[in-house]
Amino acid sequence: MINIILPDNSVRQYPKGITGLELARSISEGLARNVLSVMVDGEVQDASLPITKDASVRLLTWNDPEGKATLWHSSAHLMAEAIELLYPGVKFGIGPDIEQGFYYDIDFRDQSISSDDFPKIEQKMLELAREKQTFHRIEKTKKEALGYFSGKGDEYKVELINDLEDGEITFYESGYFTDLCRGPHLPDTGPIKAVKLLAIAGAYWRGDETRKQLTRIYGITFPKQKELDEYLVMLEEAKKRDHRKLGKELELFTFSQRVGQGLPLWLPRGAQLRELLEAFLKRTQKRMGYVQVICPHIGNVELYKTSGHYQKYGESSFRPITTPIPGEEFFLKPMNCPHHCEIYSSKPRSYKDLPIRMAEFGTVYRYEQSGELHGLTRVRGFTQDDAHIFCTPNQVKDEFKGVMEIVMLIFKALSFKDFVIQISLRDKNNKEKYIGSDENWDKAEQAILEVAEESGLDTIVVPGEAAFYGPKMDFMVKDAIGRKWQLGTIQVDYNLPDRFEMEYIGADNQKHRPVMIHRAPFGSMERFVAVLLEHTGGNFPLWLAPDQAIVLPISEKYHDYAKKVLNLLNNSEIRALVDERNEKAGKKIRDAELMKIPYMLVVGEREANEGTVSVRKHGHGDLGPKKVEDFISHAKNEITEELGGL
RNA sequence: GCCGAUGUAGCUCAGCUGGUAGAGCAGCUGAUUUGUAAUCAGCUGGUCGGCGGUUCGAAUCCGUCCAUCGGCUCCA
Repeated sequence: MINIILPDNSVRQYPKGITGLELARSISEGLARNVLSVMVDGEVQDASLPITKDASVRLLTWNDPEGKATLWHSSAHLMAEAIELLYPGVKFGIGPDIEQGFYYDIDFRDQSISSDDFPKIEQKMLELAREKQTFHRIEKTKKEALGYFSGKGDEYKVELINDLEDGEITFYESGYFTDLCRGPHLPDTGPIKAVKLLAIAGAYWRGDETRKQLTRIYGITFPKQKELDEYLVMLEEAKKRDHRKLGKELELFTFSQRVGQGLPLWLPRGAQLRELLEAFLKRTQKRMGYVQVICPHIGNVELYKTSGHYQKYGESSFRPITTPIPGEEFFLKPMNCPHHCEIYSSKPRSYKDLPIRMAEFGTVYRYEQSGELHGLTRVRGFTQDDAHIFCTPNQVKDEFKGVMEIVMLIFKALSFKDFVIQISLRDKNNKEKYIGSDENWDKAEQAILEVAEESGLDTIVVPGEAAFYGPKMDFMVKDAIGRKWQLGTIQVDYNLPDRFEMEYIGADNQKHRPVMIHRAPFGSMERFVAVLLEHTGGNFPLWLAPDQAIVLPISEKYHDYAKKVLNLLNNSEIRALVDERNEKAGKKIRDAELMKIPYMLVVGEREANEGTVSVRKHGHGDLGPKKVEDFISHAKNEITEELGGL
């Protein structure tokens, strides 16, 4: 007998070799039907595998992320099986589960496939799933494994097996399909009740663009048709929040082929929004001891040779700008830091001057690959809310902390709750990859970890992900359809101070090298606005709404009163406009609602006589009449509350 | 850059197997003077993404380029 500890900490005795499935059945038939896989001492394994020693065990169902992963992983196999039956002779790459579903990379060789073929494959998958095909786990020697797949002519699997050690190779068999796989898998294909293939795309074998491109098919499956339906509705809803769609509808920005791809044009309302964000950050930075600087959009090629960007990115940049002088070249600036370094070096610096916090909303230009451009999140010209802090090695920690505070302040003012903080450190086994002294690296990494710890926020530490010039902290946020984007970033840099031979005079009257910290709390204004749009669905907090209120006169007779109200609002710095169109109130309200203007102020005879406005709040409906000055103070209070005094 | 899909009026879309373009909204003009999500009528507006080809004839078929979308790769 063995002791099994269940999640409620109860201990039960079972015969040695009991499977997860049997264990579930001993608790209830219903649980047995729903169990997808099982976690034994923290490791997910097949529910059909025996448990041979004392262990703490969690039965995983659709309600557990690991359970979902098991279902999706098995679904990838199911899809591969269906495809192998429908398209004999195809070769398989890898087919993992992902956050939302699964994919399989497949070499279709001379057969062609498009999304038109999805229904056929989905049907086949459901057909096979209904057969309740059992997943069999089979341990193989390397020789056997290689034999099987070379016999099948699947060079991708052969390559994968060659990278594996003998003794850790397992196959899974289900129905007509056998695959190299670590598992775990479902007991059988029965729980896969609803199938949807979502997308087809090219994907390089092992992510290497010099190797063959396979066809990747993305899909998702569910244990109930209803859940698939809900998921599809959710996807539709997410599409409505797409910043590209909202940006067009709310007249925030546009693109023009004539201007060029990836070069956004900010419309008046979008520009207003950006200015508000910038002003907010400038206020905060001023309070925190930053100084503003301004630099031109181009720089001599020598600047980027000094910074090293030319050597690394010169070839993949916009072509240089030439002048009438032979040999003279300028580059559109891809970064603000080299310019800022020159400002630092424009006069001798004392340790008493440090830290110097130099901020600029600097527009930079990068030649991103055309396939990578995406709305406002990936563009070729964008404005960073950039700043560079020049400080002594001992000041790194405090400065890092100060920056993190700014980022948190911003996230709070915009109610960003769903973000991930990633700390990227160097690979300790590969120290020669990095520039800067061992001692400084240790100091900086230590400082970052301490600041993170003291902040009490959840962070992910990823060794080996640091830039060659220093460790960093990134703030990642998801967009409407779950894609992750990096917003804010804080990076320590030992490289540029060296390359620009920056110095300060220390208390010892000797020359020292400052440390540089790059930081951008929003990241880029473009990407930040994109993510903000998707998070708010275009329903901005009052302080950020491009138009905060719109006055809606019932008829032409009340235009004079409407303008009077508008004046009062404008005098109180409330951004408002009047809808003077010859339309009925219902129409004006509808249009204002669609533009997501926070407050609609209806004025007619009653209001004109009484000095009031009838307040309607976007998304809430009629709030009834208010004196104009009462509405103003109401709005002002709301803004103060949103900003929490910032 | 690569794989796949898409590209019709400012916007959203229709246009069957090739017979030379249509709706709603927006815009303009007029009527109406309006009370909490669309007042009515008339009008304007498109070398059907560009260029080439097949054909008596191309929005429709083929090629190519451009752009957009979904991924891959990349991201100072």
